[in-house]
Amino acid sequence: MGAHREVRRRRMEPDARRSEILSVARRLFGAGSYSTVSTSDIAAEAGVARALINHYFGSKRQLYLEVVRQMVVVPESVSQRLPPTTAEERLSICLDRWLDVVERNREMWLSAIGPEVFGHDPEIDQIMLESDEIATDRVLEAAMLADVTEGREKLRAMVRAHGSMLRAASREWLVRGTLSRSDLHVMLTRTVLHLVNSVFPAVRED
Amino acid sequence: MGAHREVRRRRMEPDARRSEILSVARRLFGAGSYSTVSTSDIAAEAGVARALINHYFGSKRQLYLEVVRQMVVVPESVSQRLPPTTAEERLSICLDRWLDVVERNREMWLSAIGPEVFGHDPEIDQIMLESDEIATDRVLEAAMLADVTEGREKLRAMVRAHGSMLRAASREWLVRGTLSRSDLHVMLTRTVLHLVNSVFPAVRED
DNA sequence: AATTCTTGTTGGCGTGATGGCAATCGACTG
DNA sequence: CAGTCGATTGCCATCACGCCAACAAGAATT
Repeated sequence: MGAHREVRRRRMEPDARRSEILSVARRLFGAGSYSTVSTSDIAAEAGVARALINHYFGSKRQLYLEVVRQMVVVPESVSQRLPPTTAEERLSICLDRWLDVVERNREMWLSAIGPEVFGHDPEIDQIMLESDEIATDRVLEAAMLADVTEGREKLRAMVRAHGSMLRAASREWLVRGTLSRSDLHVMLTRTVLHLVNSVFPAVRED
Repeated sequence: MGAHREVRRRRMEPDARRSEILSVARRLFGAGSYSTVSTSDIAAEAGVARALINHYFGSKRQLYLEVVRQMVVVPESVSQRLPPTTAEERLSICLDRWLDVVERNREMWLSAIGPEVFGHDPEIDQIMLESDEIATDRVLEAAMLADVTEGREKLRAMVRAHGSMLRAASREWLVRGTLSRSDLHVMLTRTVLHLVNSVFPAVRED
């Protein structure tokens, strides 16, 4: 029956092949979950032999980690060239840019930042940790609090926690539609300001 | 080469056996991740044949979902018998009880609420959704806002988002030690109050 | 153009994990 | 003590994964 396209074996540049496989993996892992997506699926979709995936990525897990790493990255453009005005305004701009990014890459971002599921995985933990640190740096820079020293770790911890709320609120916006984009903007700007201006001083003296 | 304990096959009440397997699964899934823990591991640890797991839970996935469901549930004791004082005080009490629960079940809770990993899984999504709704009900009840009608969905959405911050902050406390328990109490009480008293009114009129 | 060379690519094998099924054996009944 | 119910198990078919040697596409060399 169907047309099997006996496409001849074609040789590609390693980088090209690698990113093609990565692209397919991103899509499939985004749609299904780790265990429901098999390397055979990815190989078939990419039009290559299953073994080639092992050749390029070692194991299924490593491919998975590569995909997660790619998806979790926070664009640096978000906190670049901020005007030297108030922290409030800078944060507002920062947040706007970020919402732009999310809105543009809706599908990809949604599958990257899924619900909080459980499953201890040291390597995933590591990736998320690094990503969180970068995001925290961006926020503190925007808030002009990049060089507080007293209670620095508490401040960073609170900003990281706020990052979780940001992700959850974004899901509310994109998936459920319960909050509008401007709702998010208001809510997140005000909460982060409240956090650094009001809560942080109250907690700092410990 | 040690003592193999050739314990004879022992017949148990279905419920007892079921919960025993569930208990072992909870522990192992808490330590490892879904794919690193095999049903053989669970069966061996539970002193039972691997096939019995299929008999009780159908598939590995269903067992996993059962475990997740159990771990994510918010105890109802948290919002029971609250004194009829201010919203602030009621929320404070509520939060204290919650932190008690988390502190007591530290390990279990930590493995249940892992980092936010990606991977669309409709069934996990469903479980988390239900769990979030319950938690939101508890908070709104404590805040004496259970029967607001205008902008109800926005309010709920914001409280759900705040729940994510709560989980993240709890991780900061338990895992990294960057925040103390009293820090959490201050931070979370103030942020949720700020959210419902200040942000919500600003957003409600849309 | 023909040959060699490099290395991207594949088929196939071994191992281990999963789920289903029918046979077994433990405990209770009369 | 025989009979029955169903909890429990051994076994098998299937499939996913990682590894290895062999194959061949395209460049380099003669």
